[in-house]
Amino acid sequence: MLQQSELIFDFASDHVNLSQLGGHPDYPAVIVEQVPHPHLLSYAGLACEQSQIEEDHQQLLKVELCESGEEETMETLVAADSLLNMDCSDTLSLEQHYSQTFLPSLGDVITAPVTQVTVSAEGIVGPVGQSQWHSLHTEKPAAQLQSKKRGRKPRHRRAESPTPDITVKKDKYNKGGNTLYLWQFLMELLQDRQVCPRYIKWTNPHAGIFKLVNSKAVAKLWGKHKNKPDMNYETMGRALRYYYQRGILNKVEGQRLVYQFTSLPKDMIYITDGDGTKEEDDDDHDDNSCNDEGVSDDSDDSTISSSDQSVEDGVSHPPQKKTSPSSTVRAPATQRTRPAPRPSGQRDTVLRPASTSLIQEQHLPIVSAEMLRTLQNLEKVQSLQPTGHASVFKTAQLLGSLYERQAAAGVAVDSEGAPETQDKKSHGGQKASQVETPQLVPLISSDQ
DNA sequence: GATGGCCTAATTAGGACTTCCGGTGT
DNA sequence: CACACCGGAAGTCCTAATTAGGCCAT
Repeated sequence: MLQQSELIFDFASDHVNLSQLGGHPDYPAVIVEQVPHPHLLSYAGLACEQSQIEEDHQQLLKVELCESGEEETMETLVAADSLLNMDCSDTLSLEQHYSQTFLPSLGDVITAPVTQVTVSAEGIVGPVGQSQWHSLHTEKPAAQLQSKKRGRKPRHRRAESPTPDITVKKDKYNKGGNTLYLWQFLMELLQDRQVCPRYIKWTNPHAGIFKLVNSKAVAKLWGKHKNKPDMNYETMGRALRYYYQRGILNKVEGQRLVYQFTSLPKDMIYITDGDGTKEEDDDDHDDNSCNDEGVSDDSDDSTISSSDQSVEDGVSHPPQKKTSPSSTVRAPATQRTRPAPRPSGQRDTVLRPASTSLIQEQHLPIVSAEMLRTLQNLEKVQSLQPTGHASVFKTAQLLGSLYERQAAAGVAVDSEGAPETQDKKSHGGQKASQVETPQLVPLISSDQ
């Protein structure tokens, strides 16, 4: 049952293979349910009352700082400030990256219950999940996937957290709780231009290597997300270290605060600080360079690259699985493992129950960069005939007007303003092309 | 009254951290 | 000395699966 305050947007432009789904390729993938206008207007970043919201946030920030009693550096203050913008990070774009949305053809009734297609690599769901993830290491630690057996009668095992051949729990974002895993959170940060590369950045994106530029800030963000105000890097680091055992992360030896994902989603958006895929060796001396300029890299597509651009290497040699702390593997980009290419027609799906919303109440207010990015496709949305698809049309108009109002008011789409918009535009164009051309750009397209 | 189906609340198992700790290395 | 890093141990939180019990219809 939808709550009155629930705002349900479903952005599917990144992933939908329209030809398979029977969708119309000319329409942007925006699935909309009833949008309570007043609620929408109150969402951060788009509200006319933006300044008031920010005031409140500043107040909150002050209170938090006073309570903590710790001395905050300027950087940490900025980091804490960025907490205020985190709501968008852990929801929409993650939805984009870890799930796919079934886009009904526009001949269908668009106001029908939103059907969510969740990607999973689990058996039931078929191989699509595997194709969605770019496994940087081939083998997964089988032993650690074994569950402990206890008394009682056997029952279906609860889906485990994604592991190297990452699986995504069905409906994991559908449960109301903040069921966002830490590794997902980090990936999200790495795709959030408000924090990447300022607080976290890729050092070798194609190898999945990233660095916590401001570990305190990242930990604080994580704590904010988990509602653990006392979160610190020490604690978060423990969770990260558990990922070693589970094969989700590796530690990059000899470099502080540098970790490596063993797998990456296919459609990962890489935000780099100018040099693109520079190796981690040269980032030690640019730690302090990760300032606002890094975030405002509004230049061109070279600073945001989809993973599909990333792989051109040949035969991969799967890095050894870490079996002891001393055997940490640092996989060079040339040793990445590629899953076998799969015909897109093999995509299997799991339908999300129609009664559940894609975005839970806890996730509101949300108008994320992804949402705004979808506005890039607004022209196409507005080309819809209002009569046929009124919900989409109206919502697109609404978002568009909000967007324009926001732009007119000088409020940046995200913290970096117009450059961001420009950048997103170029990137959004790519996404739009994905919608138009049903075939997803394969991460490992060159693989044969 | 017996049986079966449905619903709901309670219980339980288990995953994912979180917290604390002692220790090592840089 | 501060900080990053490591991993063991115990705890918390949350969710899904299971169970038990009540209600109703046949």
